[in-house]
Amino acid sequence: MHADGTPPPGSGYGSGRLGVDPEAEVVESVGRLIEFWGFKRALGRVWALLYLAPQPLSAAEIGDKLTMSSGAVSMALNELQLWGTVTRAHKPADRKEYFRAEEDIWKMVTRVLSDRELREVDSACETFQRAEETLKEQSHDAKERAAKEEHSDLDFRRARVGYLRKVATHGRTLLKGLILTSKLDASPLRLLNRKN
Amino acid sequence: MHADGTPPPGSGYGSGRLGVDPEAEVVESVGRLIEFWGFKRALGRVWALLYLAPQPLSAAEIGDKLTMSSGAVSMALNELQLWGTVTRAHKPADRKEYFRAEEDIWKMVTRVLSDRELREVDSACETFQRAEETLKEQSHDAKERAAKEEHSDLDFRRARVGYLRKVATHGRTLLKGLILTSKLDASPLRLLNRKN
DNA sequence: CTATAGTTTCAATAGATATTGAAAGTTTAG
DNA sequence: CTAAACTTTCAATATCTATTGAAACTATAG
Repeated sequence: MHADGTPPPGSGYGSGRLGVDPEAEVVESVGRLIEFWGFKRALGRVWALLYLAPQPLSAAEIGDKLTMSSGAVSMALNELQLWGTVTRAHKPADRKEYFRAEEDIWKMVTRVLSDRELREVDSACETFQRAEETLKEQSHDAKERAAKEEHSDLDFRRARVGYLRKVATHGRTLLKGLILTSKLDASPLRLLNRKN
Repeated sequence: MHADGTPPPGSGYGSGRLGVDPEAEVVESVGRLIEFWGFKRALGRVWALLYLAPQPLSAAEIGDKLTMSSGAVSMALNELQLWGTVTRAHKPADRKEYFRAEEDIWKMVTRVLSDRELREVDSACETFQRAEETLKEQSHDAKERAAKEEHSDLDFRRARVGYLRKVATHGRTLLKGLILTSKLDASPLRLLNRKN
C-alpha cells in the first residue's frame, strides 16, 4: 500500500471535500484536547495516531507521520507508557519495536483522575485544613488579647478558608465518585443518564 | 494597624508554629490549583488574596503582598474581572479603586466550565463527527472500488473515531449535567451525596 | 566477536509564556 | 485649565517548557 512515505493526497475519492485528512484532524484535535487537559500536546497526538492505526506502528513511522524528531517520539512513547496508555509490541522477524494504543479510554481517564487530579485536590484540602486550624488558634489568641479588630479579621479569614475547604472537599468527593463509578461499570456517565 | 508594609512576623502568637503564614499558604495553594486548572497562577493568587481579605484591596496593596509589578496586577485584575471573579469597588473619599472577590465559588466554577471546557469539548465532538462522516464515505468508496485492504483500514478508523466521539459526547453530557445541577441548586455535588 | 539497525539520552536551542517597568493614558481635585 | 494620583498598555526581557539531533547506548544478526 503506497510503499514510500507518500500518502495519496485525496487520490480521487468520491464525495467528501478533497484536501481534508480526517486522520490528521482527529490527531490534532486530540492533541489540543490533551494539551488543554494539562499534558503535552505531543502525547495526545502520538496516542491518537496509534489509536487510529489498524496495526501497531514503529517509532519511525510515528515520527514521520507527525513530523517529530526521534527523540521527541521516544520521550512521548515513554511517558505514554508510564501512564499506561501505550504498550510495546514486537513483530516476529523484526528488530523494531512496535507500539499500540490502550483502547479503553475510560480506563485511562480514570487513571489520570486518580493519579493526578485527585492528588492535587487532596493536597489543596490539606493545606486549607492546616490553614484553618492555624487561623482558628490565632483568632482565639487575638480574642484573649482583646485585640478586637485583629480577632474579627482573623475570624473572617478562618471562615473563608473554611468555605474553600468545603468546596475542595466536595470536589474531591465528586472526583472520587466519578472514578469509582467508572471503575465499577465502565460507563461512569450513567450518573446523569437516568433522567437529566 | 501596623501602618507600613511590615506584617507582624509571627508577633508572639500563642500556640501555632511560628513562621507559618496561613494566608500565604492558602494564596499559594489556590495559585497552584488554578494553574493546574489551566489559568495563570497569578490569577489564582490574586483572587485568593482578595477572597481572604476582610476589606477590598487596592491594586497597590495586592502588588505588595504578592510581589507583583503594577502591570501584572492590572492585567490579572482585568482578566479576573472578565471571568466575573472580581469586582471593582470605590471607597467614598478615595481616588483609588478597590477590588473584592466574587464569593460564590460555584458560580465561578460553573461559568468556567460552560465558557471554556464545554466549548473545548464541543469543538472536539464536532471534529470527531466530521471525521467520522468523511471516513464513512471514504470507506464506502473503497469498498466499491473493491480495495479490500484499504476498505478495512478505513473502516477500522471509522469505528475508532466513532468511539472517540461517543466518549467525548458522554463527557459533554456529564459536564452539562454538572453545570446544570450546580446552577439549579448551588450544590452540584448532591449528585453523589445520596448514598455513595 | 563486529557491524548494523534501532533506541534512548541529554545538552543545546528554539519557542512559548509570563513579567517587568517606564511611558502614555485617565480621572479628579482644586 | 493643570497637577497629582492612579491605572493601563506594551515592547523588552526574563523564565519556563518543548524539541531537536547527534552521540551514547543496546540488542541482534551474521
